[in-house]
Amino acid sequence: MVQYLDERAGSAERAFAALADPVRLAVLDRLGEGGASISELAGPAGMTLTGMKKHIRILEEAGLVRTEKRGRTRWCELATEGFDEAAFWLDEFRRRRHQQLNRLEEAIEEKKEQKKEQEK
Amino acid sequence: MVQYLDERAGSAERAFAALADPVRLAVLDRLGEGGASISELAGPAGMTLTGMKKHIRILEEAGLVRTEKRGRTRWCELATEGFDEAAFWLDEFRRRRHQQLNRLEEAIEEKKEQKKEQEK
DNA sequence: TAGATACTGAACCATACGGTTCACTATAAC
DNA sequence: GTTATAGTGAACCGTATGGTTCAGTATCTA
Repeated sequence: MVQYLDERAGSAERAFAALADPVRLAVLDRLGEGGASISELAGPAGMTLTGMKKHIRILEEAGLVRTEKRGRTRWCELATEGFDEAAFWLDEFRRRRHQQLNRLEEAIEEKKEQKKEQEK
Repeated sequence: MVQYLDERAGSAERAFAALADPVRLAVLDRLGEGGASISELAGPAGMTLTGMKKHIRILEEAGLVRTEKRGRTRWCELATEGFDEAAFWLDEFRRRRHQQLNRLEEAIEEKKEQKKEQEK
């Protein structure tokens, strides 16, 4: 029934993990302005290239960033899949929940009706 | 300019961190069916009460779960704030990005126009 | 071709995280 | 009032994570 949610949970979970870090959020923010190299991202973050590279790999595996090698520099830009996965999971969860609350409410209404019937 | 995004980033980040764990996702899924005690959550997860309690605290601090003590048991149910924060951050990010892409496209169109003018 | 630049990978280190056990408190149940 | 149950907190442990340095490799640039 909620199989499609479970299937997506894995990749959404990876996106959530990638989003759960201030450095990576800052990188995404910066990439919102346009693509950048590892050096350009590492500098402002006050971090070594190696350190930033690790973050980029995590973002890339989560589908939040796409990269490609251009000569000796690696070009990074925003991807969409990861964001879509995470947003989809959240929306589905909230949608399911509202449905469930509505069913609950209906059930309560029904019970009230039954009580009224019995009291007649 | 994107101050409101930064302000929310902290709490959204906390929600993302809380969502980045399979046990906690399972707990949220279970709570979607209705409230539960710590014991009821710990059992199926094959975990000690203490372990589950820690997860619940993390979910609670992220605004994904609300709890209250009833006698000697602690009742847990879904909250909404955390989900809202996370969804809001994601939506805002995607919205900003689309805007930025549109501006980029316009700029390119404009450049093409200028080139045509010059070639006349 | 020599030297500088941009990354990359391996190894290492400190701390955070997910889990446990154990000892304790508070509430139910008999 | 005694005993069982539900949760809590402190302390501990192994592993994952975020960072570094160092020693390469590949690609510019002069």
